Amino acid sequence: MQPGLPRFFVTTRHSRTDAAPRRPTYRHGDLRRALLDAGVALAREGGPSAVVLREATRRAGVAPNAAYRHFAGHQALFDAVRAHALGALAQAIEREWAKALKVREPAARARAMVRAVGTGYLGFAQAETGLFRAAFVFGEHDVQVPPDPARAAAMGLNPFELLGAALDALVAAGALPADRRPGAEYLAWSAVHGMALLMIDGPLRGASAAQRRALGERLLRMVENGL
Amino acid sequence: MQPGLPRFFVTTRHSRTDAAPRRPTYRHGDLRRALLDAGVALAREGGPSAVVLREATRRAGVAPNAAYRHFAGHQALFDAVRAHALGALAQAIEREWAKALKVREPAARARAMVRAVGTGYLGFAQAETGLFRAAFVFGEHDVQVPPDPARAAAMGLNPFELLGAALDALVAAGALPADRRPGAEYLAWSAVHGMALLMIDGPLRGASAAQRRALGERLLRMVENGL
DNA sequence: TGTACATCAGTGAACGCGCGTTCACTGATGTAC
DNA sequence: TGTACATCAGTGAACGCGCGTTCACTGATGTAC
Repeated sequence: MQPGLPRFFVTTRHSRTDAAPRRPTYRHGDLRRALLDAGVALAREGGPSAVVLREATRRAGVAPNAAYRHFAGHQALFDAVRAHALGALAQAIEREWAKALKVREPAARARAMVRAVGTGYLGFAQAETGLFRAAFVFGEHDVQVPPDPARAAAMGLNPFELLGAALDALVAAGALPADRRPGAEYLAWSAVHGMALLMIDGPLRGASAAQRRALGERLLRMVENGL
Repeated sequence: MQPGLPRFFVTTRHSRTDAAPRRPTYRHGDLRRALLDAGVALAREGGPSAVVLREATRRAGVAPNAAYRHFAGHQALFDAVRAHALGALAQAIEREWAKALKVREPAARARAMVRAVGTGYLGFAQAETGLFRAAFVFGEHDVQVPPDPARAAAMGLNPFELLGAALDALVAAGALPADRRPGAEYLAWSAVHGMALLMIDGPLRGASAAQRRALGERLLRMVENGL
């Protein structure tokens, strides 16, 4: 903005070609998406409490109340962000899962599947701490990623279901007594979830990446042997 | 307060004998303690975010700024609450610990000690959810209960040290290979911490007390066998 | 034992902040004629 | 192809809320004489 130049030119004449927040058109185009993206970015940067409706509208370059055209309120925006975070976690786990499926020998493959879920979980918690935290704001809503038929058909299962499938494979391969199977998800999940938190902001926060990887490995071995 | 009675009498003449929030004396007596107690009560009821300085002063029947005579600010009050919560957790664990020490056979006793730490931890998380949450707000401050010589001499060790001592006993009794000892605290802690959270506001929230106890038992067995 | 005085714990009023949310509006877009 | 109009996405201004914190003060208490 050149000093001395009448404001008129800047705000009016140039407004359409500015790279600034000023949109070229009155309408936004895809504000719902922009708000969700902003919300996800906020969660990524600062965890669940950073998901602030007004800040999301600010980032979208829009008035605060514009959000109410696309979300019933703050809670609805947050829910959408949380669903996105859960999906991202699921994808991280599925990437590891795909590798495990390549293992030939059934028992080894079953163990690899269990480890894959744990590795994906721990990796996501560390790589996307804010999203991970946002994903696990329980309380009023359900934890479970709701069974989404389209998604299940297209790609696979949600994280909890993947863990269950891995444990089933373990039983089928004879690596886990069938009578220990029921409820085993919760034992495995506990161990991995707890370590994720200790690494995120607990005493393992300061550990090096190598130390963390080694500890994760040991934890997963402990779960395998202990189940 | 009798209707029709001049306000004068109530606020002035009767103020000293009122059971109401109005103190009998201008000074409070032990406001620091009252604020801390209120803060702890708030944490107990609503977790860390419920520890609000103004509400603590309200409960102590005092002006908001009066808190600044005893705490540098909100953070200082919260830190005091958190320290209290950590102490309460330690006591819960020590109660279980004391029972375990009665076991005669060394290996069985060592296992009982490990289980005691886990049981105390899980029990506290469920009985005092708000305090448990407040205790585990990491972030800027250290996790560890600072080594308090007076306390260590008087009663014992902090939770983390108790866990370490139990694992040492396990090694001494030949129930755990010495080369698996280093870092084992983090594996055990992960499992128990994770389950505590799943029970607090995760998928195990809805489980009955009996189910929870059974799952806790299984988890601790898993840790014992898996280490 | 009584009086003057310093201390400092609590008061009362006000601040700025950012939040979520509501109101009446405006003007770009798509549709019907 | 042009014009009238309904729709509804975004605007601008304001709300009440509770928070942490600061200011200049007041008056009960303990101490020195």
